[in-house]
Amino acid sequence: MQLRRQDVLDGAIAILDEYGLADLTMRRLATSLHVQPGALYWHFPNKQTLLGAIADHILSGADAPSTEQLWDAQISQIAHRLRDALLSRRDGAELVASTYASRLTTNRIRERIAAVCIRAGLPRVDSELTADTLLYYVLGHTVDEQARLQMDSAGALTADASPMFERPDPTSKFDFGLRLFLDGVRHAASEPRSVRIR
Amino acid sequence: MQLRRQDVLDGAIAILDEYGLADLTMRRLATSLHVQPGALYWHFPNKQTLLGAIADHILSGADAPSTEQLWDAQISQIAHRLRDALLSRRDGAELVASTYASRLTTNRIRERIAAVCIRAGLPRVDSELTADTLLYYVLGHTVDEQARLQMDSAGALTADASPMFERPDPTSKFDFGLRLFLDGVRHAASEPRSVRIR
DNA sequence: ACCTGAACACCGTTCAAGT
DNA sequence: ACCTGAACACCGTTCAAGT
Repeated sequence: MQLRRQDVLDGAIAILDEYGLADLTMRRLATSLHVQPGALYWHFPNKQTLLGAIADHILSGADAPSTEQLWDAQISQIAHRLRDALLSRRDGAELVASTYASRLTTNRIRERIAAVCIRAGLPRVDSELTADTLLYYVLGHTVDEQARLQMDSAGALTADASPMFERPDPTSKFDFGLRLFLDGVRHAASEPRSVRIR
Repeated sequence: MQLRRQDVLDGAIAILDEYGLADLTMRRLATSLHVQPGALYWHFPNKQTLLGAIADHILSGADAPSTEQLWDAQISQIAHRLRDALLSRRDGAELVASTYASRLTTNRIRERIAAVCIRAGLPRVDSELTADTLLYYVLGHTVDEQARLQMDSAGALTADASPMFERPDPTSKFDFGLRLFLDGVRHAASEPRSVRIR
């Protein structure tokens, strides 16, 4: 039976989960789908586009409207949803970070966060910059966190360096930076026009 | 005459500046040094180690003690020095981001920032997490900024999308996020023990 | 000690030709 | 419309052998 675009995507995600980003090659994917490498290029123009589609898939759902009432709880919820989405698949953070080089900031998640900032009282331009800042933080933190996770699970762990005994735990670390960020936003919301347009 | 480790490093940096990270291959480097590819492996065990050495070189100097008096000015100076260092070479931010997966947070720059935070009144653990948060921000912002810069210089720029007319300019954007961060730190410095050790 | 020659085991991508 | 076969132009790394 015939290969569909969705089959290629599913196969790619399966390889990602089982073998990781480094082993997600067009040739290996073709083999797993029982086709020749060239066949993939009928469905996707190149590997970069395929990786972009996987990134979109990983992020889908993370940009839903917040169910919280207060703006800081809303931002916190969206940030956590993004982190969870990135952690949901092997190398998810790294994949999104590398394919969204300058596209995370052209994203629905960015718009969501910016919208919350506007409702919190920030000017439009400030809100977008604030959203970017949060995205940089969440991505950076999560890439790091996931890299450590996989380093540990891949051998080089001594008993008391294990993440089980790491203090503070990753989520607390994440919340610490998030709180730092939210305190900054709170301060900005109480002051008018903090960015100059030249 | 004989090839020295430093020659390999210099050659690699020259290729990076002239052709970019994607074209910095061991084979291309070998050719430019008039040796066989295998020769490089006498000086560096593998490509990853070579890239690490380049990253260290790019970052060297960014971790000098701050010449400022106030803690927020000190952090600001270090952050700007780091950004400048990353921007000083083609693909510098991307290279450091990818080779320092979980090593930026094992760095002298991290220690410098954490030390400033301690002097600002934060507990030790909070200071380290604060340093990590700043590093995530600076790296994320600068990778993005540099990617846009190179996208623009590589063709696809219409007149009013040019970075020359972008408002706000990259440095103002950077300072905006930095101020957000510093406001958060200021808030944390006025409250005791914000992170729980479980 | 330092490098060559030559190989090994891969990559992404293209494209005429087949069905 | 969708895929094969086969090639093109590369990779990083290893290692016996040379000097």
